[in-house]
Amino acid sequence: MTKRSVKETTSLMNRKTKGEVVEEFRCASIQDAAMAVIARKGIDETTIQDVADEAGIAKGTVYLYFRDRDELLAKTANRAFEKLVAELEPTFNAPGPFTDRLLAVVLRQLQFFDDNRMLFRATLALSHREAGLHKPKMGSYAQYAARLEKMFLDARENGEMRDLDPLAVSALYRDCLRGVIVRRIEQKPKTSREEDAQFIVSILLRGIEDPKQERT
Amino acid sequence: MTKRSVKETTSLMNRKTKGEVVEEFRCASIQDAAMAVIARKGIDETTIQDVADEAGIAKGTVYLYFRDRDELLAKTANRAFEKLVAELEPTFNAPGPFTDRLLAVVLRQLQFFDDNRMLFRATLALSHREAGLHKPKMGSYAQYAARLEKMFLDARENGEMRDLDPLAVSALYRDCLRGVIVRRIEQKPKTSREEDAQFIVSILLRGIEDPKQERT
Amino acid sequence: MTKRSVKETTSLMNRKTKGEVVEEFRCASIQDAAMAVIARKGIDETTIQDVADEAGIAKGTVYLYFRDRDELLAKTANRAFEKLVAELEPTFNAPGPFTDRLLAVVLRQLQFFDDNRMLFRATLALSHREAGLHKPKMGSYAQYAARLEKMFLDARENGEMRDLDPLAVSALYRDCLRGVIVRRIEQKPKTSREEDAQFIVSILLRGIEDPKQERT
Amino acid sequence: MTKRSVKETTSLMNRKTKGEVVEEFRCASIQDAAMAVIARKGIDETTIQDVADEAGIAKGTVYLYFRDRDELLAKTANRAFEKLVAELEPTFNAPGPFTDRLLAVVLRQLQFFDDNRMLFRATLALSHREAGLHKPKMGSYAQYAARLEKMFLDARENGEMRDLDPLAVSALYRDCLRGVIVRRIEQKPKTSREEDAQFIVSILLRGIEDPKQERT
DNA sequence: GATGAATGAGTATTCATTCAT
DNA sequence: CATGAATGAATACTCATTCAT
Repeated sequence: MTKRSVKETTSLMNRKTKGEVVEEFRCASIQDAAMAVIARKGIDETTIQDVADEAGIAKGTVYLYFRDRDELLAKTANRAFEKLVAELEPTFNAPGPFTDRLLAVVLRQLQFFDDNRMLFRATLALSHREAGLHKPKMGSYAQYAARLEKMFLDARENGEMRDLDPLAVSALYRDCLRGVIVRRIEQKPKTSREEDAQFIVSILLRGIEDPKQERT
Repeated sequence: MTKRSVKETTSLMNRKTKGEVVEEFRCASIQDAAMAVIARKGIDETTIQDVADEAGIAKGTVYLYFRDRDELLAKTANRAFEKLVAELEPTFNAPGPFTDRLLAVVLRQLQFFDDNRMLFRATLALSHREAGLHKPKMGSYAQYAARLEKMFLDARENGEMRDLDPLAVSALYRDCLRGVIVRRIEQKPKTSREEDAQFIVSILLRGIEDPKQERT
Repeated sequence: MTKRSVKETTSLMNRKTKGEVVEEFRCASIQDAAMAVIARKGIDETTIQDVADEAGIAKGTVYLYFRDRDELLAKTANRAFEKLVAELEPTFNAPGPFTDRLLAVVLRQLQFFDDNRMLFRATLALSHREAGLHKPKMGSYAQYAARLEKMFLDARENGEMRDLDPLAVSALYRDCLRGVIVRRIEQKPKTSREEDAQFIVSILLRGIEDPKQERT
Repeated sequence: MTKRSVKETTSLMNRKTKGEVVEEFRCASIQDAAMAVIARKGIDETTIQDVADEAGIAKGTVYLYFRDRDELLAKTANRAFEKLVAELEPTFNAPGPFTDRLLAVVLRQLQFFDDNRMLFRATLALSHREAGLHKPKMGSYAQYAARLEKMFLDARENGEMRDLDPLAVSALYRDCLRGVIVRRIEQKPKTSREEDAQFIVSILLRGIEDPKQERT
């Protein structure tokens, strides 16, 4: 068995070739750099040179991994939301009553962006862009939205939410959270994460809950 | 008495010099043109040439009325919100219970932007920018926000809202409305203006109302 | 009658406005510069910056008169052949026997490019390009070719050329002339213009003449 | 006896080392690839990457066999003309009258490029370049030109051509052939190879033949 | 030897801003 | 005042060449 055979075998075993690993690492580095720059300068002021400098590589290298500026931005947007979805997934799946889960999700999301304001600024800047561009399968933002919607759908089926459109509710939820996070980032947050989460949840929950079901 | 005093005096006499009138007219034309272009192309794709073309004047003329691109954008943002505030003012001041007033305001605002999507797109695109730039006295957006805050403050004092921070509530209100309008503009609205208004109000109102005061 | 009316009237009178004159002058300057640079460096090495430098203007200015590099090159090609056609026209139309006219045309063309080697290099470099690009009406090169063809057609009708396809003959004529001029430009010409012209004509004329008609 | 001598000896024995064989094969592959790409895209649009892809090797490998892009192009030009010369050699050396030989050469050359248009396009694109670059011994194009010249020199000595400069005549011959082939390649040839050959020969032959010697 | 990732100099193009008319 | 021609700084993208593996 030659070396090459070994390589092919390993490849068949779902283990990534060295090249693939390096490639992914590079892509990730560049996207991280892109997110950092976007967070700092805004999306339209972000040049390829900025990104390359931030990543500590040459400008041309960026083009080895991304066709052009647009592809870099699109894929970076996707990646930002993938991180968010991955971060929230455990909380979505946690057991317990809807009320608690909602609060936990809000809190987790606030925490996530408090921990990584840069990412939020980038995420925000990129969220509009994600709409228009390449949708292989489903954009990560759409995935995030869909996951939220499911949470509200479940709540309705469990009689924890009155007869509202889960799609519309999840959209409203995102609107609120978006706003709160923006304010937390732009102004020095005067209120604690917990207070902000409580505030949102207290309003939304009362707003959507089934009045027949009394709060404890 | 200096020249400047003279001018101010005339101004106090409510008579504008011909020059001032022309100047204001020009400024307004240019800003209208700017809003139209921004609504169409987005803020970063909007060039001075675009604005000049839209206004039917020469590029250089823009610089007679605005120091540079940034000043034009800042003043245009201001103007956009002034229009909004003027539009809403009667509704804010209408008599009647808070519940009705809230619904009326939401409806009015939805209507305003349904009637003039262009303005909303521009408003949205410009809202972020307004934060960072020149704040002589108070930006029009801040005025709009303040007016909303007052509405909620009054509601709290009248026992129509529980003990929540009016500032935070007004912010949340804006978040929700913003989201709904964006969706109305980006997708063909499947729901009527009234339904959307009812939806927002039904959630927010339940969310913020004082449980001791039962809804009728 | 207002000033504006006057202007319009003059315009209607086929008199160019000052602006048009300036524009044409600028275009011509830039194309001249382009031809000079192309002659020196070849078409593919010619950059917009080169042309701007040669013309003594800023790079951006070029874009005021030509959409992009391709349009500049295409229009420059056209212009080069227009000059050539204009130069040859009197000779084509001169009276006298075909033999004399052919010699005169060859001589005139050799002279033209001897006087302006730069133009020939540019012409040569651009002749291929002319094929593919914008053909409003008829490209100047095609006009030149057509004019040649007509000369041979007339000759055949006058019995000064045997029954050959004028199109093919004119093509062959251009091939020969092209080659001779290339060699005159690339090597220091060891032979006089007259000798070269005589050489071409002596071969082509014998080659195409009707043997029934004896040369004098 | 040194190592080098050994090598030379083997060489003299007409046996090439394995390394030499591989090297020559690689060089040839790369040049073939280069010709294919040049024929397709033109010389200035041809990148090293294109050539490597066409050859199915890595880009860096090209640099193992050619110092740089220029050397690759120069040697490729040389090779293209070597093929042409080899193809024509038998025809040049064929016995028989000049008239027949000229027709045969023309026909053979038309055929050669009809069979291999790609090669002609490359040849054409490369012919200019050959002039300026590295001339080890004598460029293949020059060899081709020299072989033509000799044919006309012989013809003159045999009284089959009047007292014309063979150099100039061979140049004119090449001009004509070049043009005809270009037109055959660019337009769908409406005339047969034989007709085109007859056309050229009929004109050139009459043009250069000694009038004292009558055509049969 | 072969590879291809990394480099960076070079080019076309855009656009805010200035200024002579 | 108004104009719009001219400017040139800035940026996305290409590609020949090098070099570590």
